[in-house]
Amino acid sequence: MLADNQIDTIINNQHFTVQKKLKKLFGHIDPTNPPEICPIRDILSPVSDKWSILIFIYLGLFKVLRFNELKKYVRGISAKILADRLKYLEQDGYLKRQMYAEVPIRVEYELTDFGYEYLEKLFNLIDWINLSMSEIIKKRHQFNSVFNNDK
Amino acid sequence: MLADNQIDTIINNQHFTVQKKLKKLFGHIDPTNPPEICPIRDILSPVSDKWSILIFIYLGLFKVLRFNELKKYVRGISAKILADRLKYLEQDGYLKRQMYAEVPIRVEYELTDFGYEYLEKLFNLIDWINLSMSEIIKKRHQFNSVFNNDK
DNA sequence: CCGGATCCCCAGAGATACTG
DNA sequence: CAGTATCTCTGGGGATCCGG
Repeated sequence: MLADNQIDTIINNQHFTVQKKLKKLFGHIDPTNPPEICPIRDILSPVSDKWSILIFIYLGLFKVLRFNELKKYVRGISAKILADRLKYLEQDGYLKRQMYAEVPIRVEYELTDFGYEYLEKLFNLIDWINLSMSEIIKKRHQFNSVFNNDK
Repeated sequence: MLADNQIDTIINNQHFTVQKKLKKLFGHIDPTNPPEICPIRDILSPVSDKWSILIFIYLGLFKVLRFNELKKYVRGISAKILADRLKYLEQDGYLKRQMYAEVPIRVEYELTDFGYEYLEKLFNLIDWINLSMSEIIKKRHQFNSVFNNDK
């Protein structure tokens, strides 16, 4: 779709340093390798949804949590989705699961070092969202009132 | 659910600086204010899904893109979802939409300064995912082979 | 033709009940 | 207690249509 020299021309015309960093993601653009794994779709996005972020936050805060404690803190999540997310996060190495064969059974979840590393990166987003939130909500209301007046 | 002194005790016991930063998010924990806006669920997560991130990436790279150019680059997205996402991103102030009443009609999308600010934060995740991707995939395969042997 | 909007279907989220 | 099984139903996503 794009020749290397075309890409380089685009990159050279950059107005923002942002664009240089993006070059490594061009693999996604090239339609000749569609079955390839997309870093955003297959690796990042499954752990940046609302439930996963909240799980990271509460595990980061309390260090160790049991299944039902997590279910209580991450308000509104269903047991099925929580189990799914925990299995996924364990699979990709973000957290470890410790089962104690007591009666009643006890299962504890804890972030790995790798999980903490990811949580640190998430803070860049979380901090920024907390700062920008009120401004965003204001814009949202403005946009919607204009939209409704147009009708 | 948690008294202030209990929360402070937890915070004081922190083993990671991560935990201190999380205190500001405790609003989500308190069940006495459920109808409040949750920063993660209502502000961050709608713009950190796979499609939105890819839209940010390609707009950051090309600066200005038309509807069908975006649709081509963000491979696999449907027109409906693209229109939905673009409207949402415009509503919250991440991008601006410019319509030219030509024949055929032309519509261009471009990130705002606010959108670029958010993209900068996203890079912390994107860079890290690109570095960690191969390791994650390896862990994923290990986990699944163990899981299948258990069956 | 371009940029959507509309209609429709099905995967996956979510509620409930149940089990080791 | 920590999940799974089952069912329901929302909303994501494809196909089609339509105004400009």
